[in-house]
Amino acid sequence: MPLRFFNTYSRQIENFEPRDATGRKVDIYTCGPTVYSRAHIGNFRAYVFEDLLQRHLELRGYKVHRVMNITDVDDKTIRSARESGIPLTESTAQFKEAFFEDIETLRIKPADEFPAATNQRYIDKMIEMIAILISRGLAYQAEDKSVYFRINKFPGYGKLAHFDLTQLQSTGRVKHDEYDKEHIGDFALWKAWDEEDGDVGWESPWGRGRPGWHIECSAMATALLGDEIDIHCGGVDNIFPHHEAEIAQTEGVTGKKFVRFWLHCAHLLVDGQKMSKSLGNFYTLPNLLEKGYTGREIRYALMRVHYRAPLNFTWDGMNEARESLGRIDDWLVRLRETADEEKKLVGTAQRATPTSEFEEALDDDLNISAALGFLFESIRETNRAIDRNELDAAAANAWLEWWQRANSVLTIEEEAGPPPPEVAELAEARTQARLAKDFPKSDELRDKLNALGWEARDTKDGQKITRRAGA
RNA sequence: GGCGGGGUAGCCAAGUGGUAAGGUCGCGGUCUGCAAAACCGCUAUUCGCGGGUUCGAUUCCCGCCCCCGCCUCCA
Repeated sequence: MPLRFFNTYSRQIENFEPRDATGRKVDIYTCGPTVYSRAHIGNFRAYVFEDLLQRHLELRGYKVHRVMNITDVDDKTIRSARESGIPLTESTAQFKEAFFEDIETLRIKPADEFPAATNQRYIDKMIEMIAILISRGLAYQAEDKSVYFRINKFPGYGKLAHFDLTQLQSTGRVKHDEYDKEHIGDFALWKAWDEEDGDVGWESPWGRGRPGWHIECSAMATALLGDEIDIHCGGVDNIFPHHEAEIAQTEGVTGKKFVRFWLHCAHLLVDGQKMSKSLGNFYTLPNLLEKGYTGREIRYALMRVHYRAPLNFTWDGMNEARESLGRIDDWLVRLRETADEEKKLVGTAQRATPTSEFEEALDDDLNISAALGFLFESIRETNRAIDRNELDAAAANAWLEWWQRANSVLTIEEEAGPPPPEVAELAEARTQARLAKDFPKSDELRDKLNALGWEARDTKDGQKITRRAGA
């Protein structure tokens, strides 16, 4: 079965084929963070989705080249720096650093490139593109000195969002200093400098100013990936105006179809409402880490619901993620033990060898729920086989190899380390107490281990200790 | 008002024109000194509501209701 993705542009699931004739190279552009404050986990839902996409393409043998931009100049970054009383570059640097910390915590594969909007190379590219748009009548400089895109001159404008331009309705969020535009929908390509910008600004043929938000992405995407790209991702809130504007600007300059596949992920909700900075209902990664949740637990919680369905963030959901991961951890331990043992089997497991259901589910527009369903079914069946002494070392190894492939996409395996000395000592003392049948002492030691975040289990092969998830 | 996404068990969630995967929680059992883990069993006559098509619809069609988002800051 070919890979299939839901393309926002056509509103249909389409078979995925990259432009590359050999079918192996895939270019992806993903809208990255605006570094004006720490990103919240709603932002990271999008980045986790993009990570899942990239990793699955790679599992399927594609060579992915991914670019994620960093927006380090706009109204919010400038305001944030002003409020902190520090230069813009210093302000954005700290949030960039936090962002890279956070994606590492979530095990998100870094993009191949993280271009920043303020890089002179891209500023030059933006200016070049704006000049072309003006020369073609697609843009104009207004009375306020800013340059705007003339949406009425671009026939396809509105096609991605399926908006009828005459129906555009102001939500009252329009900045009132933009009254010089010809059409309410015209958007800024170049924002003329004003006092609030302080020393932030670049010289241009239209005077000192700074780039509009949308043109950044057009410039960086075409500079690094060319005029046409395979996949462009973001959150659904980017469809309009951001991605609509990107199409208009880019195609207005190149005359080529900018993006083949537009993929957008739904929002993370809190109490049924979109998680956002403005509503104040957000959590950052450090907020959750402080509560004892680990990066992989958060990753799992953000990933386990299909990317196009809204996902409600709850503590129940976090705990479910923790428990589910614990189940996987314990299963892997059992598989490894089985792989190391020579056993006399009493039968043959029904599911002695893995199938390709997992990756085929992901082929189908990243159907993560079906993929995880197969994983957990497999866990139950192989556990049952081990219980019944029906799974041999070869079968266990086959499942471990299968897991490696699955985990190359999921990236949720626990990073197990040896227990610290005090834990090892308590465990040894407990083993001795049990040999002496001193159960009150044994139970006391078990409680102590629990308090340290370790769990003692008595099996027929003696005591086993495992780290309790999240502790 | 326009355009999207969603509505399946306590919670999360997959899915198909033929009578509902999986996770989590809860209950009972096997195992255990007791636990834990694992396994076994139980937990939706039912898929937002009302019509229609069909031998048969959760799945297709029509109408409606509810939730969320976008409509120029937003992942």
